[in-house]
Amino acid sequence: MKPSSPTPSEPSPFPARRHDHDACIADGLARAEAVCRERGGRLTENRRAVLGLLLAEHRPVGAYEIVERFDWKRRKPAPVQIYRALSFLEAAGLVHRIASRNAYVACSGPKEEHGTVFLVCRDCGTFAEPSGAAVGLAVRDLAAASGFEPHAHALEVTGRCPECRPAGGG
Amino acid sequence: MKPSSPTPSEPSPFPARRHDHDACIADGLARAEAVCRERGGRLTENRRAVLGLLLAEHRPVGAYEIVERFDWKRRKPAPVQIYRALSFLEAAGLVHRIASRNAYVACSGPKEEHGTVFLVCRDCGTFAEPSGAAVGLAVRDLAAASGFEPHAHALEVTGRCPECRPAGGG
DNA sequence: GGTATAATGATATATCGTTACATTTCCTGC
DNA sequence: GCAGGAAATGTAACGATATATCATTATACC
Repeated sequence: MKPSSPTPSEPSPFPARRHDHDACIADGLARAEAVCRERGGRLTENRRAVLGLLLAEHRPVGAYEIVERFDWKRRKPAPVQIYRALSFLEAAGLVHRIASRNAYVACSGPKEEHGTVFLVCRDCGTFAEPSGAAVGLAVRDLAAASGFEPHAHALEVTGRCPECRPAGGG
Repeated sequence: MKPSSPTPSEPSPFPARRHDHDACIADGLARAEAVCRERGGRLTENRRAVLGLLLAEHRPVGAYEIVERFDWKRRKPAPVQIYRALSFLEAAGLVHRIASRNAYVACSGPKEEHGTVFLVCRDCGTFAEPSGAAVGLAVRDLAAASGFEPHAHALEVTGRCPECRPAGGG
């Protein structure tokens, strides 16, 4: 039932342990600029800094942890500042809220590829957002069978990422 | 794509608008007794009362709402009492936490039938826990394709239940 | 009854998120 | 450059959710 090898043939949605991190941050910020131009909002320094911090993590980060780590004009911002930035970014589809952890994560791909399935490693906290079309369809079928009209869903899976799984399994 | 009729051929996982509510509460409590005998915990009055309150609702209820509605020895309990009861009941598989709402709901079926898919009506708040085998399999496949080893997942879908959907759709 | 464990009572505190309102920044038109 | 309005931020206080700690009481077992 379960794969015997931790290295599947398909590419992993998890970030490689070593990768061009600066590039992936720059890419995320560039995408944010584009989204803002399209939607009309402004990617201010504040929002940019919050997004940058999340892009640098590849894992869900709590709002108050962002507050602590924030170096904005040499001082700590009030929580409300962070929540405002997060609200804007979430509305723009640039970050997701992980409800089961009260934390936030930078969206790892363009909006069209959103799978609305979140994998979070229980050991290292690393986050991935695989393309979950099959899951989405199964949810829709299940809802339809119940006469339920779905509007939004959030699927958050906890487990161990490929890097943290012991090689022999288990 | 979407069913044109709000009355599907399959039975709905949602509770009927009129049903033998006393029986469904009694049934839930009896099941709790059995689970406790099996697991070794005690279904004390406190826990019994919290579970009874949740069983009476068929919808997610916040911990502090439980505190407010609690009539335990003619006085309001401290929040920690409620959280302790909820922790015990959740560990026993008798209630679920709905993370996206910070709320708790009585499990609507025996453990074997858990679908780990939660449907919550945005209008009336009614809750259902359909058997989501297909969803579970899709999640497992998706995780396996990523080399991810899933331990737990919670899928919370918001939308409109059959009772609240307008007959003509929309 | 005596003892160990489970559960509760009570107080305080940690964590997460929002309200309210004043001020500043940015865009627009002149 | 400057007025006016909208968007965003600054600041303080508060509300909502959840847990820590320690003393006390109930229960099971001998």
